[in-house]
Amino acid sequence: MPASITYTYEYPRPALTVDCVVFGFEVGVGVGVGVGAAFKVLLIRRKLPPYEGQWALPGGFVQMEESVEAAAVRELQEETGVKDVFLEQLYTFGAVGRDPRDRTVSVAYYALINLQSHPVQAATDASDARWFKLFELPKIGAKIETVLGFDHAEILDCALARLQAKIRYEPIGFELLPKAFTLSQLQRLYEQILNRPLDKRNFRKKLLKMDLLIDTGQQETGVAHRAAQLYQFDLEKYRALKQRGFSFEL
Amino acid sequence: MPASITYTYEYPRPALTVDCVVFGFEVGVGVGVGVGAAFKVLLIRRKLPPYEGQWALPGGFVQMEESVEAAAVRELQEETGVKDVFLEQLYTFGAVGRDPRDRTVSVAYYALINLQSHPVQAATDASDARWFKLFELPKIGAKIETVLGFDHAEILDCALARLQAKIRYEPIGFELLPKAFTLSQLQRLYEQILNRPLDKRNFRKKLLKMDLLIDTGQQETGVAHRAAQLYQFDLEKYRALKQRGFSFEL
DNA sequence: TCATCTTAGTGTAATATTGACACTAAGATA
DNA sequence: TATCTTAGTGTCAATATTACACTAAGATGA
Repeated sequence: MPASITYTYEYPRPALTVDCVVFGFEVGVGVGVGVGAAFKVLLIRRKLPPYEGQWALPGGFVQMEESVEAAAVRELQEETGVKDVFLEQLYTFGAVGRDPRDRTVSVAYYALINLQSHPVQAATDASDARWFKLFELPKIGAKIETVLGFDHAEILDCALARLQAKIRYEPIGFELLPKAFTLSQLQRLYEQILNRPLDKRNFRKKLLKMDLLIDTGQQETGVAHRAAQLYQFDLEKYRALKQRGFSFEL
Repeated sequence: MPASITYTYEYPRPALTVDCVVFGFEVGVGVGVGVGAAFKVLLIRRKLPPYEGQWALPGGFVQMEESVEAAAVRELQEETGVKDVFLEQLYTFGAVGRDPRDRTVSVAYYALINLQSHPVQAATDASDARWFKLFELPKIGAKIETVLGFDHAEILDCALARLQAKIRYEPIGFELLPKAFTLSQLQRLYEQILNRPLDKRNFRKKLLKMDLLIDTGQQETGVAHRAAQLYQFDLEKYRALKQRGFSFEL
């Protein structure tokens, strides 16, 4: 970077950044193990002050020749290797003291990825990224919220609330699963995110009645019990129905 | 303003603004007139380029010593005289070319006010503000969208979509009515915003069953027909119920 | 190979919610 | 006092929700 070039304005300007809350879901794998499904968030370890060494949401400065959303996409890829995933704007955090060093306003996004198809670079030159389980019993290890720098705990809470609300009236849960999934995996996903148990028969009845799941004819493999049917979400059909006023409701 | 002071940064920074979509609702007044309810948006006429003379959303630059939300509150008051109203962040618009003169990112807010208690300064020194009816037949006068500068038509559409969605699962419609209102006024409000007719008996049944409307004992006055009962929304009770998982659904 | 273990997959009945529908009551006006 | 306008009310059928328990399939290991 050219050290001597600077940029001058008539009025002061806050710095503008993006931050990404990346949610991942791991369907239960491994033979015969218990529930084994985990809902996680991706954090990176900061290499620079402030909060050097602490965990934080991936993010960075918005550049002049890219849209804010493009900045989120770019930072996500640069810092975690994740790309081509569901990404949606969450909220803009603009309190005066949120960055201790400079006035910084951050546009937060959240991403949904399935851990099967998008393995994350564990630790590259630029960054050290790691998955943290959400909703774990607080006694085992520190609560995520307590180790995050800036107002990133608040951003994470905001993203969680949004996801919990939105998953009930938009079919975004499928973004967290592999293309083909079982109904039990889908149910476990909802149970994890909504943090409450659902009735198996009612859940299946409701989902199948919408007629938005395509039976692939394939079956689950590698499990030590009866193999379940694999389904795909019919995005085309959903879009068509949505146009005509249909609303996906859990 | 001191003309010679400038602000210099190591990296370029987009300008940061706020814009406010102010919705207002006017319950039918006047003796014996027809429906007479109107759903409106407040715009100001621009005094400066770009888009000088055109109508635009009230808004302006975020200052260094105020939060983004505070900037929205301040601009709203300065440009329209409106204060102490419901105001919520909508979305952040960050496309590269959205301001023809400078790279500008705008955090949009939407406000809900009732026209009875918050008459707007029609035209002051600083600004020329006017209400525009929404959902009017497009043949009469130009559609609002076609006269707005910047990407303000997009912001308005976004705000409308948000309001239409949110009014169905949060009791924000009451922000658009006087403190005491009749059930018919409330129904007309919903019909206007959702843009479809609702069944009178079913509407009343549903709302009254929630038990969130306080019968004031007062009655409507100044109408040329049977006077309706006046109700107030019980915000306290709603908050308490919401805590315990209750959800307001139209 | 058979007993065991684990999860898949299925139906019913009671209850609650939704949606369609039309008349009388009250009050102002001419 | 006739007329006009809007307020206010109940029922029934259809649909949606909820609670609930067993058999089926397939892998594993004694």
